[in-house]
Order: sequence, then structure tokens, then C-alpha cells
Amino acid sequence: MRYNTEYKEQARAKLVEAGGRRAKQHGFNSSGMADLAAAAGVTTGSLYKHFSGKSDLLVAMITAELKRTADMYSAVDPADAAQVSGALAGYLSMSHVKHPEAGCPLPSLTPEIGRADEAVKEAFEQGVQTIHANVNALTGDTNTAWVIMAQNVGAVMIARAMQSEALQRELLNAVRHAGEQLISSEKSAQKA
Amino acid sequence: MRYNTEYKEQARAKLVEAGGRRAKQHGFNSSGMADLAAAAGVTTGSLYKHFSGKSDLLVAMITAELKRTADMYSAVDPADAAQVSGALAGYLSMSHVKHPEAGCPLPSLTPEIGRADEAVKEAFEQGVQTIHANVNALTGDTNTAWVIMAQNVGAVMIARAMQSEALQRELLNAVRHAGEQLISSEKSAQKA
DNA sequence: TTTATTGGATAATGGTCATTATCCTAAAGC
DNA sequence: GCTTTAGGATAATGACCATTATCCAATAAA
Repeated sequence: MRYNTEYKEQARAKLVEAGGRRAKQHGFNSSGMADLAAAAGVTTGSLYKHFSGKSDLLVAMITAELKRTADMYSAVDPADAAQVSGALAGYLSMSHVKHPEAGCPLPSLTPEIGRADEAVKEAFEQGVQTIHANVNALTGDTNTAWVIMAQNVGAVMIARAMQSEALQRELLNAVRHAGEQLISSEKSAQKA
Repeated sequence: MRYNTEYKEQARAKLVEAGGRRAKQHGFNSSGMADLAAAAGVTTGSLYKHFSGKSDLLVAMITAELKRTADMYSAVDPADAAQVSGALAGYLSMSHVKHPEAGCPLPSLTPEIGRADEAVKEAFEQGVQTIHANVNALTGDTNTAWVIMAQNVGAVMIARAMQSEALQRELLNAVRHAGEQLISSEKSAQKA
């Protein structure tokens, strides 16, 4: 073998990570295999040594990207209200709106996943359920967790398509307050 | 002129409408000019007699599609609670999830709009503000209107990328109940 | 009736796409 | 030290892409 044993998985991980950034910024369908490979510093030929095709790469990217969002939520201590609020504010921040390449894949790639093949949707469903479980650990209610996810993803996505920063802030703030309220009212319902 | 005077605008309207369906189903970037023209029964050559390029077509499509969603909300009588609930349930229905080509453009096209040029984003912002105003007429509160929009769009989009119909229903129902609650609590706050 | 106009069709242009075949090279295994 | 192996580069393939130039035909204006 040309490189040592761990090299392959490192190279693969870099393709997944750099490709994920590229896809979140420019869209997956709009990113050519050459672009996705170049983002990791290699050429198309070697990309195909790691993935059988574009759909296979998308599966790997979606899995890794959704895991990052899930990890972000699982790092929050449910008992620490400030941490919970901070996670909410971070997701619904102008920084997240302005930098899709560094953020959650859901506001960037979900419609493309809906049009992709079953293997991609399977990876998506798995990842989304993990995110839901982690958000549920913060809210304590499964329905509330779905609502938080839907409104957070929707808000960031819509904000990104807006021109006016004032309007973006208006939308983000409205959804942030709604999220805070959902969580605090759920907390008080649990005590009762 | 080959055809009578009104013919041109009818042909243009058909391109916008058929192209909109095509874009919502398969994505805008993934739809070739030949596809978009064929959806209206014409060829690429004649498409360019109506639109200067792909971005110009997207502006027209986004404007028309967002207007359809705005009209859907404006047709609802705010005083009739059953109508308000019906609109919410219709948006968050399995039928809407299964037929993107016939539905709201927001869960299908928003990420692509976020990556498009300023003319497209301007048309988007205009259309979204009209939708917001019409939803606001139902909720009576501008923040609540943004929250309803974000969670409805997010829910339909995420549901479309899921495999399991049971999970789709779970998400849609959770968001529908949250919407109902938001609206009813807003109504009671207004009376007080 | 003649002529200018214009929506539409056809086809060419130059570029980009995903995918594959081939070669190269250095390390692993003998 | 020799051979096998496999990640990576290069380049070819054939399909598709947006855009443009040209032709066609029918009607509105003259």
C-alpha cells in the first residue's frame, strides 16, 4: 500500500468534511464531483476510490453532518437553563445565517435530500431521529422537540433567502422567543 | 404577429406555471431550460423570447408561486376558527408533503433562492412579506405570524425527506397542534 | 394584397457534468 | 530485494447544460 494503514480513513474523512462544507454552501447538485474532490485537495479519480458514486458520497456527508448537529444538542445540559437558551440563540444567530458552510445541514440540504434516492433518505431519517432524541432531552416532550426543530430549521432557511438584515433579525428573534416559551412552559408543566 | 395580441402573455404565464411545478418537484438548478420549456409544451428557443435567461425565469416563477401561497392565506376568514384550522391542516397535510409540485414553493426552493442572485432574493423578500402580512391577519401578531411560517415550512420540508410515513405524521401533527395553540393563545390575549 | 413583425422550432456552440480506464508510485508483505 | 497492492493523478467518454443564431410561418398593419 502506498500510504500507512490509517491514511485511507483520514482521506475519506477529509472528503466527507470538505465536501459537506462545499455542499452546504453551494448546494449538493450544484457541486460537481471535481469541486467536491478539490475541496479536499484531491482529484475526481481518487474520490472514486472512496465512494462508488455521487449518491454514495451524499449518504456519507449527510450522516456526518447530521451527527454534528446532534452532538451540538447533546453537549447541552438540560438542567442548565442558560445553556439551553444559548444553544437556541446560537442556532438562530446571524452568524449561522451568514455561514451555511459551517452550520447545520438541515436548512441547506433538506429539499435535495427529499429528491434523492432511498439510501440518502434512510441516512437522513436516522440522523434526524438522533437529533430529535437529543432535543427531546432538552425539552422533555417529544412533540415540543419536533416543533423546535421545524421552526429553527425553517427560520434559518428563510432568513438566508432574505435580502434585508433587519427582516432576518425580526424572523430569528420571533422564533427564538417562541422556542424559549415552548421550553419554559414545558418545564413548568413537568413540575405540576 | 403570428398569434393574436393576448397570446404572448398567456404563453408566458404557462411557462411560469408549468416551470414552477417542474422546479418545485425536481429543483430549479436540476431542471434544464429544455425541461422547463418542455413542461409548458415549447422548446428552449421560444423560452428565450419571454425570458432573458434562467435567473429571469426564476424571478418570475418565485413571484407567481409566492403569490399563490399568499392568496391561499388571504382567502381565509380570520373570524372563522374552522377556516383558520383548515388552512393550517391543509398546509401540514400528507397531501402537501407528497405533492410538492402542487404546493407552496417555500419548502421546495428556499435554499436555492438563498444561493441565487439579488434579483431573485428581492422577489423572494417581497413575496414572503406579503405572505407574512396575510398570516398576520389571521394571528393578529407579527411575531406569531413569523413563527407559524417558519414551523410550517420547516415541517413540510423535513417530512418530505423522511422515509417513514408514521414519522412524517408525527412531525406534522406536532407542528399543527403547536400552531393551533399559538393562534388560540394569541386570540385570548387580544381579548384581554 | 403586400410587408414587417414576432412567437416558435431547429440546431449549433462551447462548456461542464458524472463516470470510467489507465498509468504511476510508494509502501506492505513475502 | 522482489512482487503485490492500492491511493492518487491524468485524461478520455458521452451525455447534458445555458445560451445564441438562424430560419419559419402566420398575422397585424400598411
